Amino acid sequence: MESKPTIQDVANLANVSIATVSRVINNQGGVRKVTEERILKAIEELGYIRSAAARTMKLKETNTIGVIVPDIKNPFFPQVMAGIEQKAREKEYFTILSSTNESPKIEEEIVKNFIERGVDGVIITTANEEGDHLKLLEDQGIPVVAVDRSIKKLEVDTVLVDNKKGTYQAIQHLILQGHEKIAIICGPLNTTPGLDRYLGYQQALEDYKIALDERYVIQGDFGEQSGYRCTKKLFELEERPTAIFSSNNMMTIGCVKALEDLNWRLGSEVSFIGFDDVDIATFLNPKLSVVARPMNSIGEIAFLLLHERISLKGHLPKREYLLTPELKIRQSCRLVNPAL
Amino acid sequence: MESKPTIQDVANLANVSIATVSRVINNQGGVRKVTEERILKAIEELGYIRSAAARTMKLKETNTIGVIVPDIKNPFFPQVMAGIEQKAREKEYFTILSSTNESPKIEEEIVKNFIERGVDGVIITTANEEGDHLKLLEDQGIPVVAVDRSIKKLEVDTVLVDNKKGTYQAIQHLILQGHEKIAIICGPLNTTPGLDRYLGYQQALEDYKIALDERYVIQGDFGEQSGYRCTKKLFELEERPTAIFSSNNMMTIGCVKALEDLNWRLGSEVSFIGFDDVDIATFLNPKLSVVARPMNSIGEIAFLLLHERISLKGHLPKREYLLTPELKIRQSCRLVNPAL
DNA sequence: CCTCAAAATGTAAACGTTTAGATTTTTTTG
DNA sequence: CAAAAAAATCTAAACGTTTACATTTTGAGG
Repeated sequence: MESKPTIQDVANLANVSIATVSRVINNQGGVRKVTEERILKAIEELGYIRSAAARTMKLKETNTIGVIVPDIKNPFFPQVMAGIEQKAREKEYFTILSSTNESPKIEEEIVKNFIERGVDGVIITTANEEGDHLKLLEDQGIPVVAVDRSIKKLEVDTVLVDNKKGTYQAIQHLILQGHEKIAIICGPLNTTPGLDRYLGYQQALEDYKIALDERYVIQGDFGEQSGYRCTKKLFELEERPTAIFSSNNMMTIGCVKALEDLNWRLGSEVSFIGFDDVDIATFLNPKLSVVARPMNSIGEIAFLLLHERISLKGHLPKREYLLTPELKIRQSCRLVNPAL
Repeated sequence: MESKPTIQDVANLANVSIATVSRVINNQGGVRKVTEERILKAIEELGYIRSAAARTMKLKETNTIGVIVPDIKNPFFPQVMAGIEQKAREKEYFTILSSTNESPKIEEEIVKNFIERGVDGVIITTANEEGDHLKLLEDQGIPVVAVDRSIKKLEVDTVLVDNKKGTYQAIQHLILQGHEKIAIICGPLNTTPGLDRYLGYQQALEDYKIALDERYVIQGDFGEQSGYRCTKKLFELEERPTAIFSSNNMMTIGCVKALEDLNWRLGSEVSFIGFDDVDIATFLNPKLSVVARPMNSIGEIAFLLLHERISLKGHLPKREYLLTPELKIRQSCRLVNPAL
């Protein structure tokens, strides 16, 4: 366990200069076969692994991108991450992931840490869409791609799904099934997904001339707990909704738990559609209808956008991808029950 | 977007030497108040952020640990990760995560990359328990903690749950409910969890004098697909089992899907217990009985062990943590149906 | 066997920190 | 107020790469 071998050690052992070793390591050619073999053998023998730190210092690039998500336990993000990693690996980029727990303060620390480490770019679902705390990245000229939530104060590429449209279609579907008392469990309205999903809801009601009833608009925070709580509140209304729309996967889970506990019968007594597909969707009886997003693609696109920006240092205009989500109708939404 | 400011720029602006700036950055004291303030102002003004690369190069430490998991989409790992991150943050360590997709080849690449980056330690659930490809870490003197799967050829700290005991209890429970035709969907037997869970099954049958029936031992690969496939095979037996034990979460999901599709009625026609709690467990009707693990704790312990080793460079003996899983009986296992 | 171009290899500087040890400044003390 | 001690600050080297440029080696052609 001597101190790690350096390029110098390799050079000594192979009886060449460090420049030659460097050439071999980086496959730059212009080295005689025999020399190369001698060097390779020395590397093998010493167990030499080059130091990324030293390399970065000279080259000012790390071939690394940083990914920041608000909650690693929300399955949406690992899925997106898988898409990112896949594309990144193809381009020989390396990915580092950190989770903020929805805390802008932790997010800022992470950003700073990423900058210290010299990431070449960042993909982020920010905990605070205002984005003041992300100015640092801009200052350093580090490309950023926003995923799922946009960033107000930063001109960056963005990959979103059409939250409004997806929700609109879901609500429309419910309306066409005769529902008029449709509740929405909202996400935080200061986030893009939270707000846009609410706007889709609003729009659908408006288009179909259904008055928006404040009692049916209820505020969650994208967490499972809040889905549970909100559902309970809806249940306690003297005039219960006949359909519920939940704004994200975690709240859907809470909601379904509540329905179960309250013995509020899914499908028959209350129809349901949730944003984002969830594992449980097809296990429940009845199966859950959902607005599904192509999570893997979101990750892939995000990386591709970022990679473009990293390679073409030039100034590209801000780009925005808007993927269309898919309404998957299963059995949790039914014609409104005339008996109610 | 000039090139990034360095400590030298700060020093110039504040009219001091770089040594003094360094002292301020690292809170080493011995700097006059006024000087410190001048320096702080300069840092602020320039937006200076120190280069981790340069720092690492000098100090040979990164305050970073690497985490390697086989499948980031399996919710078990994000949960463990959350535990790791939490403790790591407390100790001012930073975490980088990579997923191997169960490929030892990718795993080796990742390891190499981690070493290049100079991680101070590694927490890993390896894709190949033989561990030959992990020798590199040992050579470099980088502490390693194995989680969930042990590593044969490496003397490293290990955090496991008592897979055998957990499974034993589950099978025992089924036996005490009168089941004799109990099937197990195994994980790969060349992994600790796969093998130990099988051994627990075997042991329980033996202790209760039930002959092991090869037809009921069926080989999966921890993937959802295989859970589905295996369940189907069991269904096709002329003498179907009256109970099924699934060796992990993903296979449980596949299994439940299959039961549904086959219209093989959970609880009444076939009892079920799965290893690892899953989101869907409490949504199903009947609710799934499971062997649950304290995932967050696993992560916390793993980090603590690693941290100890990083700080106390000395040679500690290999340590092994064996957490006890908890059998959660819900409604998916019932007294054997005498009608069958 | 000499010349010369091409190929291979070597030299040395630079990247941005930290820090031991040298030097300067400030404070204390008689 | 000078000398000594203490505190603050500075100088310079080192960390392990990459690479422009310099030097040496090789081999072809005469």
